[in-house]
Amino acid sequence: MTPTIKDVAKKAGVSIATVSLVISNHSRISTPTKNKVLKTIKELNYYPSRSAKGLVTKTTRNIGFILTDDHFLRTEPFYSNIFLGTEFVTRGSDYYVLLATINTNFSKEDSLPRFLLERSVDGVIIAGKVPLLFLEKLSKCKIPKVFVDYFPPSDDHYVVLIDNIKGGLIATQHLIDYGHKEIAFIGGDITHPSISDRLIGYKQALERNSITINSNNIITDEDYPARQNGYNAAQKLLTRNSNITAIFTCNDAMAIGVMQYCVDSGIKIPDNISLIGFDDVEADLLLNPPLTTIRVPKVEMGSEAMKLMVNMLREKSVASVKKILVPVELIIRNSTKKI
Amino acid sequence: MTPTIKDVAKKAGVSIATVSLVISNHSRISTPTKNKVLKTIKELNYYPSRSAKGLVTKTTRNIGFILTDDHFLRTEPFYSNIFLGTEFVTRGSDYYVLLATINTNFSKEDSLPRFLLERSVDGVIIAGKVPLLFLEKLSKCKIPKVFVDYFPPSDDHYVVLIDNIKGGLIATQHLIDYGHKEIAFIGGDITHPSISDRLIGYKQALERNSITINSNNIITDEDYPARQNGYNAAQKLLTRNSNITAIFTCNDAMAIGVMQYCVDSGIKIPDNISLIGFDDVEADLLLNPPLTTIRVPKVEMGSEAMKLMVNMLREKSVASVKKILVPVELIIRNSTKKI
DNA sequence: GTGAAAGCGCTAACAT
DNA sequence: ATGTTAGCGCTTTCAC
Repeated sequence: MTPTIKDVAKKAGVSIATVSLVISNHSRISTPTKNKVLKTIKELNYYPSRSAKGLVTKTTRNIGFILTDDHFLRTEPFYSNIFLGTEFVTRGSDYYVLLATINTNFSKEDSLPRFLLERSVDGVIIAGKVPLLFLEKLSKCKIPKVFVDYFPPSDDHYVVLIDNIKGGLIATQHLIDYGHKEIAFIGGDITHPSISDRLIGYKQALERNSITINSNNIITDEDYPARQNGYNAAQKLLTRNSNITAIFTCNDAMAIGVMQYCVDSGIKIPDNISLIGFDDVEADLLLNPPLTTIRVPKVEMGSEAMKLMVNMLREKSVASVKKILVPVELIIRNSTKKI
Repeated sequence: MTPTIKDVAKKAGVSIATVSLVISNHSRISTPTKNKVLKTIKELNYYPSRSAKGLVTKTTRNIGFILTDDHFLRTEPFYSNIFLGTEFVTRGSDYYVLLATINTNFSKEDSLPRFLLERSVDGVIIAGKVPLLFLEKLSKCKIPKVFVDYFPPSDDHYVVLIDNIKGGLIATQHLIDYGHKEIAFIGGDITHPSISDRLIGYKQALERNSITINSNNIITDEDYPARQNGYNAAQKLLTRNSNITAIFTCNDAMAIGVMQYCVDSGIKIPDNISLIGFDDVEADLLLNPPLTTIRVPKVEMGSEAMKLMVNMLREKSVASVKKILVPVELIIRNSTKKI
């Protein structure tokens, strides 16, 4: 059988309390006994059991990672990269992360992820937009929480966000710098804070350059920012306003949809239409032409969220910084062109 | 505070043993008491603590998922999809999975993932090729193991594999069917069982069609199947044998590298060279031209591995099936052409 | 500086 | 059919 603290105590000729104190590196243990105990721990190849430790300390060294089904199923590795980011940090900090998905249409009857109910996590990271009903239920859990890429409407929270306004601004400014004036915006779900912020950035850029905002050039009525919606939106935009020379889509998936529409209808990118996306997913480089976009540091977002979490847990006090804005970056490729 | 089994027992007017038996749905509890207990559990919103349960049952309801650093860091979502596959199954079976990476150059001094040492997992799934030194250390752990996409040299194991020989066979046969005779093979690390199996399939296809195997057309000396290696291999192949009309690369990343080389050197795909990959990653559709490839059911592999695991754990007996071969499928796109 | 002992929240004999 | 009780492997007062 795997050795327990008792075996170590017996073999080292000390009490189990002493062994425990040695493990937690307590100061009031003399160096000789400490070394003796450490030696037998090595000999026995002893490691404390997490379950036993957890029972008494009420900690698990696990962090929960929660996102909705449809985000989980997205083919673009956006949330998976955020997840990977959390993993990078855990390796240095002795935590593990448990992934759980919740129903996109979370209802009153749905229960919280099991790890919350069974108390097998010390904190949770919530990635992406989640249903309000879920947030309500979650708020009853007194457990440290960090939100990533989504800002819950109520209260103040620990949160890691993309600098979306700036992203929208520099994307649009880039198009303006290239001489475009009739610039369309394709949004997706405008009730999503990220999307509405990017729209704010878009409008700010136009205003700063004294370009009138034309609501006909703004499409925000597709509720999910997927490829097909980009296709549909492009069709709608380009048929109703033939003066458009540039399009800013709120993510790369929709930009790919726009590209497909353009291929299908003989519109050349970037010769007829300049196109800029948002996210910078791996596929962008393989597109024809490679997509100009706004890079979002996905892995870094996960890392920052996890660092916030670990700090909260370690200090057991309120961390000073509650909101982290990760910076975005303009990546110019070949889908935009000066006119 | 969160209620414990004691609170439930007191409120329901029964012993904690009764509550425990009700929770595990034991038969020897009368329906009336059962209902009474169930009712107070609801009222108190009680959920048993995993740590406490784990301490006595020596189970955690967690499964470890282990892969090497470099597989973890791969941009192609190959192993992440396998990981997602395990998640799909856990949702139905009340398990969580803990992800851990190990050093690609695992040395004698490196220790096993913490979750193994602290016994916070009931089993482990090992994905992809892992170092022998790691396997040696791991073999000392008496814990259920399932391997995915890699076949450890020694012993018999529970393993989920791609049908690589068949994949190599149908890929090559497809090229032969399209009239190609001078078909090159780009491998990567030939010591990897998957790669050597694909080479076996390649050779089988040639033999069946009475095409002489030309070792000059086979490149297996690049040790990692990445994009750049595909580029280098294509350069080497096409400069030393200008008769080659088709290339079979052992994964899509290398195929993309081949494509880049061809673009750089003015070779048209599929007009001058037909190209077939292996894996069917998301990016394939975005390539120009879209890549013909062998589809590997990545998510399904993860699911199958997890199902195997759960079955082993549930039955506590040796599962009958020890080896699962997941099928592959030829996906014809535009990078191959009849001659 | 070290040990004894209580107890964390459960499960599983063993009684009744 | 239900209750009593002894642990599971640790941490943590509190004595000494």
